[in-house]
Amino acid sequence: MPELAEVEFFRKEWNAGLGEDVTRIALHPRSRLFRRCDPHALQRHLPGARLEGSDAHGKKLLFYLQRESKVWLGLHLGMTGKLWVAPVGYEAQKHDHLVLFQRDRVLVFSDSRQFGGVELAVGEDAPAWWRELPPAILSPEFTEEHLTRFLQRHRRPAIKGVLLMQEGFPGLGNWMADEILWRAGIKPVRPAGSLSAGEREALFQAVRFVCRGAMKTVGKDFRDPPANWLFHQRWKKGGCCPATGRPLLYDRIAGRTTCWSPARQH
DNA sequence: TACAATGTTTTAAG
DNA sequence: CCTTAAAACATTGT
Repeated sequence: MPELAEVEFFRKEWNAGLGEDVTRIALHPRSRLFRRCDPHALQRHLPGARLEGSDAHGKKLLFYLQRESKVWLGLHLGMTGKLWVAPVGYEAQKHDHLVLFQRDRVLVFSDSRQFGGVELAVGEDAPAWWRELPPAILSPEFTEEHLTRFLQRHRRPAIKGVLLMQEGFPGLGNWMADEILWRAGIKPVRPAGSLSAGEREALFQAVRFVCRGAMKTVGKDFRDPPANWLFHQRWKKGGCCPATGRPLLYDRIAGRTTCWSPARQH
């Protein structure tokens, strides 16, 4: 599920617990989610810590807490992860891999496929995994020149696959990449290095347009994007291009199902 | 049954 | 050291 805007939505779900202490936690210690951290360290540092704030960067989430020192909790939602709030009395179910209990609510991280992940750091300074991040798509550092350099560096693979690379386009996922290429009128199999200057300009605009639009809808209250987006056609069999009315095609590109409109994308 | 699912990481090869 | 493609990961739903 989670791409840029879904991640932002889930981040805000846990805002309900801001300013309050974590009284205890529950976790499945042998879960794959903890392959990058020590579950015992979570047990040691989270209980008694106050949830102070959160941030998102692409698909990465950071929750910061305070106890004797700062506690940095990094989450990635993988393919099926979600954050939600349960009422007092809730106990961890099978797919609830990390559960933070507070006096008035329970903060739950569920992930059935376990492709997500948890990281932990304790100390004054932000850990490397949060400090060393590429320019966010909706930040001023994300320029057309930056995009051009990234496409040049990965000029051989299909543009669809390059849009999925998080070092270049943090937060983009399968549906957003298809939406962007559809909007820019670019065929997803084209090698990234084959785009003309005009196509790169269109791509740059489409990347930002789709990210902003997704943030205003999905990211705000999980509402669907506008009705004329490819989003509404891509998952149903026999879907049609919202712009041309012509049939859509489905291909496997860069290991992912890709939906595109041959009448519009060249 | 077999395959696909809004994602990374690892492996192996060039 | 860098880039690229494919397999692996764990579970559910069609």
